[in-house]
Amino acid sequence: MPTMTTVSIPAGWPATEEEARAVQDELRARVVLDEPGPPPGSGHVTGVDVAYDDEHDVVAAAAVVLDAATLDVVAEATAVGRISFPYVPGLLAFREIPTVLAALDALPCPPGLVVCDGYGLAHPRRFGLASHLGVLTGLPTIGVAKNPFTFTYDAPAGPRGSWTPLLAADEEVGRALRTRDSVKPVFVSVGHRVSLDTACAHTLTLTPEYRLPETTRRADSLCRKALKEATRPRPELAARAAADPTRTWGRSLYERQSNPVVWAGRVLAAAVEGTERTPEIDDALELAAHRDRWSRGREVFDRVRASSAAYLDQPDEEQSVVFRLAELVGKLAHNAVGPPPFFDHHAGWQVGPLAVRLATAAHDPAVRTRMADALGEWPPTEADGTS
DNA sequence: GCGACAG
DNA sequence: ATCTTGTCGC
Repeated sequence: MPTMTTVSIPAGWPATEEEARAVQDELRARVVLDEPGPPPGSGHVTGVDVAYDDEHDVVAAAAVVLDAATLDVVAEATAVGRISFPYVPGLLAFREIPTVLAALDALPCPPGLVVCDGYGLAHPRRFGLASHLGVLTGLPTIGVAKNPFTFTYDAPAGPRGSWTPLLAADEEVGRALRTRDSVKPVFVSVGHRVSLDTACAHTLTLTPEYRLPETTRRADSLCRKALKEATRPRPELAARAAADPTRTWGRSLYERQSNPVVWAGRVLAAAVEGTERTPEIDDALELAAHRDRWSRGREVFDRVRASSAAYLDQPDEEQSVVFRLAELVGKLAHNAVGPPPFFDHHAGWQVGPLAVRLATAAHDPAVRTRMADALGEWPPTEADGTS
C-alpha cells in the first residue's frame, strides 16, 4: 500500500503575487544549468503531478518512481493538503510545490530524475515549476508541458523525435518535441542539473506508446485517485453535519435574506469590529458594500484564501473564522452575479454557524451581542441540542 | 491599455 | 486544472 501524508501550507509561504515573484527572483540564481544530468535508461525516473478540488480546498499530489530501463513502477507516494495559492500563470509552483514536496518526502527510495508537468527554464522569469522544485530538493529536474504557454515555435517535422526550438523572442528556452508520429508535440525545458539534450532524450525514452511521458501519466492517474479518496463523502461526517441543528438553522436564516451578500458583509464587519484588519478582509468588506464590484467575488475569495496561509503558524480560532467568513463574502458575491462556474450553492448556510462559532471562541462577551445583531437572530436550540 | 497565459 | 456529451478506435 502506498504511503499517504497530509500537509498544511508552509509558514511564510507567499501570500501575494508580488511576494511570489520576489521569491522566484531570489531563488533563480541557485539553478544549475551546466550539468548533463543522469543518462536516460538507467536508475530511477519519477513523475510528479497534482489534482485539485477548489470547492473543498483540497489538493492531492502524487510521486511515482519508475525504473528508467523498464518503466516499471518501483514506488509511489501521495500527499494531500490545503490549496496554498490561486492559479496565476507564471506562479504555478506556489500552488503545487508544498504538496509535491510532501509526496516526494514520503517516497521510500531516491527519486532520481524528476519529471514535472509544466515548465522549467521556459518561464517569464526563467524559473518555472521544474526549476523551483529542483532548487528546493537539489534533485535533477525537467519540465514536460502540454501547451506552449506564451512561447512560439514552428511545427516540428512529422516523425517522432523531430523537434524545433521553443522561443521567447530570440532566446531558445526549450524544445517542441514530437513524441508520437504526427501528434501534437510536447514542450520540454530544463529544470535543474540537466541539459536540454538529456531532457529530450529522457522524454523520448518515456514515451514508447503515448504522447505524454509514462511518469506524468502514472502520476496524473495516482493523484486523481488520491484526490477522490480525500474528498470522498464520509457517511459519518455527513450524518453528523445533517444532524447539526446549527446547520439547519443556518440554512433557513440564509434563505430568508433578501440580500445575502450585503448581509454576509455586515456579519463580517461585526466580526472584525475593533480588531486589526488585513487588506484582504478590507477587500471583502468593500466588495460586499458595492454591488458593482461583485464580479470581483472570485478574485477576493482567492486573495483571502491565499492570505489566510500566513496565519496558519499561529492558529487562532477567531482569526480563522474571520477568514472563512471573508471567503464566504467572496463566494456569495460571485454567485450573485456570475459568470459560471459558481461556488457551492450551500455556501451561504455557513454564515450563521460561523458567526456562532466566532462568538463561542471570542474572549470578549460583547462579540456575541454584535454577531446576533448582525445576523438578526440567534439559534434558539444552540444550548439544548441533545439534552 | 487589452488580451493571452504552464496546471 | 476542472467541467462534460458524444465519438473514434483497438
